[in-house]
Amino acid sequence: MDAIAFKDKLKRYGYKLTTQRRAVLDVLIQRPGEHLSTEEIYSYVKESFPEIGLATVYRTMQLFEEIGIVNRLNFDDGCSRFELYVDNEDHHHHHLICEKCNKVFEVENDLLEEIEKEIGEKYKFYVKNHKVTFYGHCQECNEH
Amino acid sequence: MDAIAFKDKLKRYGYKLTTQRRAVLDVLIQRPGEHLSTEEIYSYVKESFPEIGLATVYRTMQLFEEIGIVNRLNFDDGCSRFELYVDNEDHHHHHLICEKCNKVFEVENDLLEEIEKEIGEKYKFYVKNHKVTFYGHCQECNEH
DNA sequence: CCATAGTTTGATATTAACTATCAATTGACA
DNA sequence: TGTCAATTGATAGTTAATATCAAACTATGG
Ligand SMILES: [Zn+2]
Ligand SMILES: [Zn+2]
Ligand SMILES: [Zn+2]
Ligand SMILES: [Zn+2]
Repeated sequence: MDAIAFKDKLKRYGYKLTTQRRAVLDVLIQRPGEHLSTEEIYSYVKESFPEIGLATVYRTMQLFEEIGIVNRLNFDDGCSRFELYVDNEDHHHHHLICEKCNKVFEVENDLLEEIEKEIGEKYKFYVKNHKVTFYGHCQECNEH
Repeated sequence: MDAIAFKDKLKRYGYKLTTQRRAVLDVLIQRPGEHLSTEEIYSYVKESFPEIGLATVYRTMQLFEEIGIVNRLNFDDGCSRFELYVDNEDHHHHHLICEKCNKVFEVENDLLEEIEKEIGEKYKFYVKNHKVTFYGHCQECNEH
């Protein structure tokens, strides 16, 4: 996401482009696949923008979620984590959590269209999004 | 789950049967499909067992999760919710959350075997469980 | 049934993620 | 550049959940 697209998206929702919001987005762009918590994002942003306040990062993540820039993830570790929402993915990817080493893996394949179609027909529920997490054991933990 | 099966399960994991644990289980059995929070369970248990402490209910839910009596659910409303784990379900059911009225619906059909098989082959990740939530609009909210 | 030892409980203090408040600052637009 | 509403940073407040610890209870074996 470049500066112009970012400003446009904010404007479309009635929000302003600020240095702080840009700095938070930059951290997310520079660290793909890390599933960062708000506190982690805060500490990374501080490297390039030491004046930023923690409350601003919390507010920014809420705003980014609202306007569809990030997905809020819940890995049951007591805090929200975030990843950039990628437009050209049909749906965002799934997560595999290893119950032994707690590593998080990503699954690109979606395959839920079938199920969502059935839910629409059977329950008359229009599915807009989904969150899918698989729990189990990763290759490394199975071998050792 | 009857008293004997309950006591056996606790014993198998090295835990004791207490009046408090039995009282918490009874609330869950008497209120299927309600996705209760810990505080809600606490207030229901107090009706039949006023001396119980909130900390005990938190500890009991943790223990019930550990020994597979309940599923811990996360509906992004700031607290964990719980439902009885039903043994003879192949996997527990899925949840549909309406983003307009916030009602939670249940989907019995699973259909994830295919995906889990693929994950096992492609990522060498052995799937033991999954959590699936669909977000969208329910029938009532679509019509009005 | 009773004594014992280890577990569990209830009350309460503490933690930690997150939100609310508010004066000062900043960004968008004319 | 001036105006004004939006945003920020510092900090206080909130709340779900955990830690602590003395008292009470449960399982077990005699
Ligand atoms: Zn692992
Ligand atoms: Zn991810
Ligand atoms: Zn609805
Ligand atoms: Zn359910």
